[in-house]
Amino acid sequence: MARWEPDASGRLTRAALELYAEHGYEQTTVADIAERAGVTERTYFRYFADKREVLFDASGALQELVVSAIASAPLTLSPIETIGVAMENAASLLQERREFARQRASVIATNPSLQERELLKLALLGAAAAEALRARGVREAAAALAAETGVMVFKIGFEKWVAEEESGDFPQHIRDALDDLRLLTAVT
Amino acid sequence: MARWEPDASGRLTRAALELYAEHGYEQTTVADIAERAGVTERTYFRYFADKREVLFDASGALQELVVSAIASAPLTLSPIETIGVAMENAASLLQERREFARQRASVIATNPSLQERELLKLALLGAAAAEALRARGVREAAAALAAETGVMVFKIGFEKWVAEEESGDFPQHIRDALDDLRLLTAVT
DNA sequence: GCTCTTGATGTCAGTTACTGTCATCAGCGT
DNA sequence: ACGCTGATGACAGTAACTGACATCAAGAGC
Repeated sequence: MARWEPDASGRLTRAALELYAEHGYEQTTVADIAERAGVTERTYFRYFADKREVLFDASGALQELVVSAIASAPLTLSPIETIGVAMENAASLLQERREFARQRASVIATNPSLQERELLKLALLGAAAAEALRARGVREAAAALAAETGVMVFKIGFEKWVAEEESGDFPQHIRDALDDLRLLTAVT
Repeated sequence: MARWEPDASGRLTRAALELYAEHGYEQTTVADIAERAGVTERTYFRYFADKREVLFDASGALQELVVSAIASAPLTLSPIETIGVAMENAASLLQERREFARQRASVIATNPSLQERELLKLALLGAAAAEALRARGVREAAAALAAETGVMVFKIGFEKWVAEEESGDFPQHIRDALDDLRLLTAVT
């Protein structure tokens, strides 16, 4: 524990990601994480609600980014275009932490209960995005549908981006997915 | 406990739904459920993997229905049309158990960890649907996107259907959502 | 310099979800 | 009758999580 990372929250996050990656999520106990971070188990639960939440600390910031991107988008954009721009912003943020995002994703991929939490966070992101669209005057049905569509292309774009060997362009994957969707839903 | 429901699995499901609805999910212990069903706690875990799974017993049947609907759909249908038909089939199945579905949904709505499990089951449904589309020759990108779109309209349609006072038409809600999506994504 | 407060942490006891292991017991074929 | 098998009970154990209280360091005000 040390000068280079003085706050307990950061040390816990780092310790958890390391241990989950090294020994597996199920094989790691909260006591293990707390010990590596130099605190007690009880303190862990003062920072994070449960054993999984330590991997999802950043989801709040992502959600705020999406909401403010929607709020500040030009009103000339359609709901889908608005949500597309917002999701591209979110993608750019993740892209800045590519290695962290990849390692985190690989841990989550190994455990269904972590996947559940990820899905819940995405659902909350969608709900917040829908709310932000409504605040712009988008009617209820369109807001929910556009927001869920945004989450969907974000998810699919993310999977493509993470799977790449070389560091590709995450926002571009989102644009691609939206274009594919337009083709799929186009009336023939 | 009695002749009308001789198998332990059915009694456990019934007991769990009752207790979750009456006293809340968190206030109910697995021991409570087992006791009402006339078995021990250990036996509960022989039938269901965890405390939540008892509410998701039917998800396997739903998934099989969707997969077989995709497999048996006319090859003239587009991927989106195929997935739409499959989801309408799933909706019809749920509609036959409307009261059960509504009560179950209201319990799930009260608890985030139950929502997580529901989201996971929907994700698994989407993955199975994508696989079924690929088996029809749909290329990877389109299969994933179409399957996720199907799950999305199913989810949105379900929320609308459950929210209704009178018993509406669930499959129709799915068609409506897909139509709305076509309008949203249409290039202007 | 000295309290006094406040926020963060440690300690400890307790509940409950979940698992492994073995004993029991009823039904069923031979 | 005998043994086999599948379902269940009984029991011990681990680990996630919570509530209550003690401690302790740092800063505010005097």
